Amino acid sequence: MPDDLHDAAALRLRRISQRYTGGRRALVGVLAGSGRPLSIPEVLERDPSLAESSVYRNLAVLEQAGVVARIVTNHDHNRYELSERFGEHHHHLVCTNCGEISDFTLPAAVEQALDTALERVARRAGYRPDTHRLDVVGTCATCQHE
Amino acid sequence: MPDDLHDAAALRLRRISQRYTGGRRALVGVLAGSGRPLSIPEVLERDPSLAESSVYRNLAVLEQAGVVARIVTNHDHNRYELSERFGEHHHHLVCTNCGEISDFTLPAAVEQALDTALERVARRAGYRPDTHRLDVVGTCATCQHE
DNA sequence: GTTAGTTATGAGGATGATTCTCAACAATCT
DNA sequence: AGATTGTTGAGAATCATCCTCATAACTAAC
Repeated sequence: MPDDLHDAAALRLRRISQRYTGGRRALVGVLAGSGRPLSIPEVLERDPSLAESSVYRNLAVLEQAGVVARIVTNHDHNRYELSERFGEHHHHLVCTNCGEISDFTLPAAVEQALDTALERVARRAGYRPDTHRLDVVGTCATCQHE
Repeated sequence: MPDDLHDAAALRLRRISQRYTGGRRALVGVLAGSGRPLSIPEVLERDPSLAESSVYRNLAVLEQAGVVARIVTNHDHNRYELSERFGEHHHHLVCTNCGEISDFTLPAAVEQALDTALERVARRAGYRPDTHRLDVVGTCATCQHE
C-alpha cells in the first residue's frame, strides 16, 4: 500500500473539494490490497469497522473523484476497483455463473488498433468518447467443474 | 416485423420447453421495432397493454432462450434488445449522462483481431469464453449541448 | 371437443441493494 | 475558542426487480 497511492487519491479528492478521510483511506487500502474488483459485502468483510452506508457514500465520492471505478454486473452487487489511472488500462473476464471478475490486458498492438477504431466510430455518431469497456463473458475455471 | 423473426423466436423458446405466447410475441415486436435497447418503462410505454410483472418474467425467459439480451447500465433500469443472433454482432455507445444506448459495429478486420486476441487471453486464464462486450462510454450528441 | 394436466398471466406483495435523513462529530478558518 | 462547513453512521425510505397464487390459456389424450 504505497504512500503515493494515498497521496494521489487525496489530490484527486481535493480537486472536487472533498476530504481524504479515514474511511475513504481505508476503502482505497482494501481495494488496493485485493487485486480484483470487490463487491460491497466483500469490502465490509475485509474491514468490518466500516459502516455500510458510509461505504456506499464514499465509494460514490471516490468514483466521482476518479479514484475508483464501478463495474456493473448481471449479479446482485456492483463491484469496485481502483481506477485505471492508478494502474494500467485493462479489461475484465466476467464469470456468468458466479459473477467473479478478474483483470486482463490486451497486446499493445490490438489495444491501439481498437482505440483508434473506437474513436472514429464514436465521433461519427456524435459522441464525445471518454473511455471504453471490454469484457469477456464466460465461465471461470472453478465454475467449469460443476 | 418479419415473420421469420417470430418463427425463429418460437423455435428458440421451444428448445427450452417454453411457449411463444402473445405477451412474448408482443415483446419481440416492440424490441424489433425500436432499433435500440429499451428499458422496461420504455417497453411499457410502447405497449401499455402489457403487465409489468409479466414483462419482467417474459424478458427473463426470452433471455434464457437467447432471443433477447439484457444490458446492464449504471443507470436505474437495465435495457433489453434482440439477441445478436437475430442481427449482426455489434457494440454499444453508452451515454454517461442520460443512459441512452445506441449500436455500432467495428470494421471486420478490427473485430477479427480483437476476437482472436480475446480467445487467447481467456483460455490462458482458464475461462471458457462465451462472448464479449465492448462499450464506448461517453456523452451523446444531445447531452453535449447542456 | 371434453377432460385432465400443465404452463402462463397479472395484480399485488415481498425482497434487497442502494440511497436518503438527520443528529452527533470532526475538520478548517478567523 | 467560536463559527462554519464537511463527514459519519444507524436506521428509515426508495424502487427496480422478483415472487405468490388464484385464474386463465394452452396441450394432449381420449
